[in-house]
Amino acid sequence: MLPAPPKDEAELLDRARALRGQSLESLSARFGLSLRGAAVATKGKVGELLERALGATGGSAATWDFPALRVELKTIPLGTRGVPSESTFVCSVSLLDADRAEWDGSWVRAKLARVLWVPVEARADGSRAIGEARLWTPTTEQEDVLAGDFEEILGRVGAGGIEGLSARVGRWLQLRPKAAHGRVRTDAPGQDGDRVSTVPRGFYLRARFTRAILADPGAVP
Amino acid sequence: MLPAPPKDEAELLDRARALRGQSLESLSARFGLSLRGAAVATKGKVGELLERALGATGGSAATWDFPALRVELKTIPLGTRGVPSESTFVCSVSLLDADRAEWDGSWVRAKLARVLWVPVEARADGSRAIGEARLWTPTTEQEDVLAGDFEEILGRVGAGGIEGLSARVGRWLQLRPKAAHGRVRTDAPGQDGDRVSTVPRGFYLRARFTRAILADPGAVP
DNA sequence: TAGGATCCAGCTTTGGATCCTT
DNA sequence: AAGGATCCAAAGCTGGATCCTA
Repeated sequence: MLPAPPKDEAELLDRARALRGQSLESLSARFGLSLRGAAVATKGKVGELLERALGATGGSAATWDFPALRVELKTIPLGTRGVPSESTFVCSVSLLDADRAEWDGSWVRAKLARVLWVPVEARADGSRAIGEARLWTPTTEQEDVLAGDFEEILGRVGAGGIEGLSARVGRWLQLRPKAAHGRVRTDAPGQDGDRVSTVPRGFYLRARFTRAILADPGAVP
Repeated sequence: MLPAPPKDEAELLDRARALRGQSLESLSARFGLSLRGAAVATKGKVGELLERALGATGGSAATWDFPALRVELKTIPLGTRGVPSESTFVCSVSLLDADRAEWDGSWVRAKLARVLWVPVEARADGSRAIGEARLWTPTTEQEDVLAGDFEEILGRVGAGGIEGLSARVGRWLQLRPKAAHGRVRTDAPGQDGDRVSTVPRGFYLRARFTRAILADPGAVP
């Protein structure tokens, strides 16, 4: 029996906090999603498990996890020392209109405007448990940096083409390949003036950013 | 013929700037200090060469390189990308009175109060040349951080003993082993209440600090 | 393809070890 | 021992590659 969507932020946060301390194994049993098998084969499963446990409805559509609240859910795995060590996927990039994208009105901004961070703590015995969830909105200073990264990245895509853009660009946001097999079309002309295809990309938050804001929500790392 | 000590800071800085662009090989020929042989066997030679070229007098005594000016000389080797990649030795630590040392009046503070940084640039062909020298005094903000590091490090030495102190402590300053063979006595009681000896230690500036202040003398990395 | 992410080889960083001269 | 520092193996970081489901 899966929960209905939360009616407001308070209910969402209450639910998330009620999960604190519970093991992934017990959540997995309650919500019917197996985490057995090699780690490499369960990528993304923990995120889906939390979606079910909290009543998220976004599914695979390009929307928020809680559309009525405009809140995005992000599960953040913590290492044995209690801090994030991996980057966090935000959303795919639309290459077709990179040259006219702006921060205001962007999908990145919309998703990061209100985030429920749910840490997943690694225990010494190898098990994992839900940590303390928190709702976050970027401070003005934080949003300025994110906006700067966004526009620098898409500016380079528009100017020099995506193939020359490295994941090194961007202080907190970066653009990286997304998915192993997919190919998407772009409008960038190839050598013969034709369209070329490229591997899909996504925006990611660097680990040093999530590390900092979990420690201090207003941090400017 | 070695130069006399400079009479003031202006003369010192003029001399250092006059060396800009000169190769270590030509300086070595002029001042009679060979840099031939394995790199491992010439540690410290470049520093001594610059001391001679600029008229430093400190020698092996525990004083400034230019005692009359109270200026410390530090040669900073730059990698092929033009930035420092190694830490910089400041001075040895006196273990006998670690528990009553304070930043004001400390030897670390005295040495870092006025520093002539002389970069040594690595060229693509393997040769090295003198870069742009600069005189530096820490800003108030920078000195606050250095003082904090200093007191945290010596506080731990006084509290827990030096053997448990890691080089990880300190944002810009760190304490590390100094010299391969030496042993010094400390006042810290051993397991049997007796005195113990330990490997000598020194204060070092982390590479990220020298990297930052060479790019911007007022930086707070 | 969108969403949910983690894996891991290779590069970078660095803490501890070491070298020379006076 | 003080001064002058650099070496280098191992840990840390991260950019690019990859995995699963609807």
